[in-house]
Amino acid sequence: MSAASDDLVVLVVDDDFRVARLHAEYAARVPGVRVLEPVGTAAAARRAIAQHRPGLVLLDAYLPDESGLDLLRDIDADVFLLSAASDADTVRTALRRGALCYLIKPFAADALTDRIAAFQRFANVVPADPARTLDQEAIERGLRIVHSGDSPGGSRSRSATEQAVLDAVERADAELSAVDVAERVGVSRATAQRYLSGLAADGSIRVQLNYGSTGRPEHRYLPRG
Amino acid sequence: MSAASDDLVVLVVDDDFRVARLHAEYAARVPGVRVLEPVGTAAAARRAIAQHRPGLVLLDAYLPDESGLDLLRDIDADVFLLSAASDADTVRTALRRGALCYLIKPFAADALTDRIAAFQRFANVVPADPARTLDQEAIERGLRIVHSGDSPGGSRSRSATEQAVLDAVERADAELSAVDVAERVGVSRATAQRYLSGLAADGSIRVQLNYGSTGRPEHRYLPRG
DNA sequence: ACCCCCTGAGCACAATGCGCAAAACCGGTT
DNA sequence: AACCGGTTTTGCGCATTGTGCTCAGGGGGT
Repeated sequence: MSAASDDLVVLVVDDDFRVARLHAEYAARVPGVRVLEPVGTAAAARRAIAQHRPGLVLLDAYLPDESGLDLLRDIDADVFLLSAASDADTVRTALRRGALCYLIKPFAADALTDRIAAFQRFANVVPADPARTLDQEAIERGLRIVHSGDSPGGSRSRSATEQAVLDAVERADAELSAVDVAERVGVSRATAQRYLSGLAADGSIRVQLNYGSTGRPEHRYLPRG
Repeated sequence: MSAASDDLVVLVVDDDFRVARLHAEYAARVPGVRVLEPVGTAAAARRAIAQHRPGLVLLDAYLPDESGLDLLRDIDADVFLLSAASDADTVRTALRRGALCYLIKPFAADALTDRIAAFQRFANVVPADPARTLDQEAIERGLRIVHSGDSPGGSRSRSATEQAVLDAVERADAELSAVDVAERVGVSRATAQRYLSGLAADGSIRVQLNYGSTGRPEHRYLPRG
């Protein structure tokens, strides 16, 4: 794994060049990994993949010229899907189209480095080599390896209620008051407000004050945008 | 799980009609599975998939009119790849194109039935539902379930108590709290909860949070959808 | 005897709803 | 402009309920 010709060649595809650089830098920390210059569009990804034939593509779900999930179907490369999207349908689609791994942005470096290292071990057990014959146990051991690893290193996991409050705000087609959110989630106003103020404080949602009726200004909540 | 509308619809695609029937019969043994009439060509598979929208396709790698691996890329369905081919390159290609499982023919019935049951549990944890939000842990747990639900060649057997807890949830005509389950099974609340949380984690049952009274939200358990 | 697995009891603490006081607003009056 | 009253909303403390964990004990297998 020390000879350059044996390195795992990794390509990062993300239209946000700072994010792309960050992920490229994470990947470069893994021993035996060589990272190509990141690209920001599906078209550039196709060209880079055809030219360099990377062993692994770190693919963003949303690209300016094409859905990353559609590109995923076409490129016939080993892919990790990296996305801020965390709805189950997107995850299912990505997996169905061949993503070996799905990482919710933002994530800590070790979430990605652990996964890449696991992929390297997987590729050792299940190499892309027609001369190698596997039995069922080896295949399943390989799959367990690629999905093994340490606990997810991403951001702090939200509680179910906090996530439900955030979802209610993100899914609304208009700004919501605390009372609105409480009704939608099914919790008390006080609980909704508790979470809303926390989410606003950490920048996950936005607040606007609504004036014009007697009484305190009403806080209205919107997605971060 | 008795309502036909909640069944997992499975399509077998294999040109050897005896093998296809055998695999269809295996699949039909899994509770909650409805098996379509098998088809023997890629063209027929495309038609059947467009018409019936199966939840799972059991796909042979070699079809008379097209490579099963090429069809795999096109059909955008959840697929198990079943093949006599055991070279590592074919395995890698299948996984890269989205096969959730690779079974080397011939295989025993329980190799397939266990995998299908694991898929059902996976689909409970990662449903194809845009309204559901997942965290990284849930995604990875889902992947572990589908790839390594049980050890090869046989089910991990449930203890009597675990089975009794699962039965209590499945038989109830309404969602149950841990206290309810404890009473029905005749174990302590802590024991019931221990098993309930394990069953929920492995996708065998669903949890909903019940709000409205002071104190922590109450976990309510339902059968898998 | 030793080990492993399972169970229940007890406890710490997480998370919720309720009730209330205070903050903040608007409109009217002086 | 300043003040007041009425109203609405926010934010906090507290009591309560539920979850998850630890530990001791029991039973079964080797």
